[in-house]
Amino acid sequence: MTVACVSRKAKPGAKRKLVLDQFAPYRIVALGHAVSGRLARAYRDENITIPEWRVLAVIGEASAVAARDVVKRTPMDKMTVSRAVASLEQKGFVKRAPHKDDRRVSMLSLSQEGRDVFDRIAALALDFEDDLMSTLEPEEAAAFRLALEKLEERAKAEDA
Amino acid sequence: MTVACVSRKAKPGAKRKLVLDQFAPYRIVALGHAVSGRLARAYRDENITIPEWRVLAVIGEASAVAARDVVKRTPMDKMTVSRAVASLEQKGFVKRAPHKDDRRVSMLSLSQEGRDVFDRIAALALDFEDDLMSTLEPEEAAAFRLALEKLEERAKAEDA
DNA sequence: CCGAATTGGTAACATATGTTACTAATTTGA
DNA sequence: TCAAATTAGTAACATATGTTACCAATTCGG
Repeated sequence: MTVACVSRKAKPGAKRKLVLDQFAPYRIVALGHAVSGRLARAYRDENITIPEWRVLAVIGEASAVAARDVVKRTPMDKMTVSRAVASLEQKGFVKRAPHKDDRRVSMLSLSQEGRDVFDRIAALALDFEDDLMSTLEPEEAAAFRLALEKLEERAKAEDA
Repeated sequence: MTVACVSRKAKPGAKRKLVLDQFAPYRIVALGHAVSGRLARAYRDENITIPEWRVLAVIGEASAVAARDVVKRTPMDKMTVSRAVASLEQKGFVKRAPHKDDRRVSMLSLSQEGRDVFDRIAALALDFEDDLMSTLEPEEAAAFRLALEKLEERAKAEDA
């Protein structure tokens, strides 16, 4: 497939201008925002907030995890996770059990009700993903996913 | 280039499981978060916040705009923009001029100092973009940009 | 024209999120 | 073995962000 987008190479001397519409980081963040807002519809009806959904999702796929693991797997700091867990526990969606040999950590798991909520939201989320990704050809989609991985790794790299 | 990622098609009957690492919307949002944090370094030293930078960027490329235009071009609501503009004006980076025939709107433009700040940040931002995108081959990068556009358009669509 | 809806922008309030500091449990290492 | 450093998690505080309501200026419809 031919692509209309102009490849912009770094020309050492030429001062490029910052044009938002062509500035990849901006476009990435903008897409993230749009996607995030769209996903929010899936759990708004369940009275679940964004951080809560993230916690649900991590616990949902791993059955039992510590809060610190949720922190590692999501873009949230530990306070946000702590609050979301407390709220989910309050609502009866998440249960805590003591870790057998480290009494600092609680192991988190879903209650049956929490599992139900998770399943409902997950179904909607997967539908959305299908709808979203259907705008790309299969090879395009695969390439996009691969690019996402590479870029994220690079973006997270600590070097200057 | 061969791609390891499995293409996941919607099989009407088979309940797929939600696996975060393979869930495209999650990966997109995560990349956005990483990119955003990385960009923040570029303006942290200038004592510029994220909303302020976005406002600077929009004004910087359009010379004179109304606040409502900033709202249209960025993922911020009008209150956030209003505050950022007020702060930038406070700092002497942005100037307001009355719109000639609509007295509700102020036209925003950069002061010389604001222009300088914008240029410094823009240079760092463009360097970051180069560094980030250099992880992709030119064709990959072009395809990625195209995919971003398609996906954003789809994600913003109001239906379903 | 002119009253009713609309729009640009802000204020005041509520909520959400990040930061710092702290407690309790555990690990480290001299 | 035990004081010092590390880790999991939370509390208390500050700040940032979203929501609602509002004012002033403008446009719309009759």
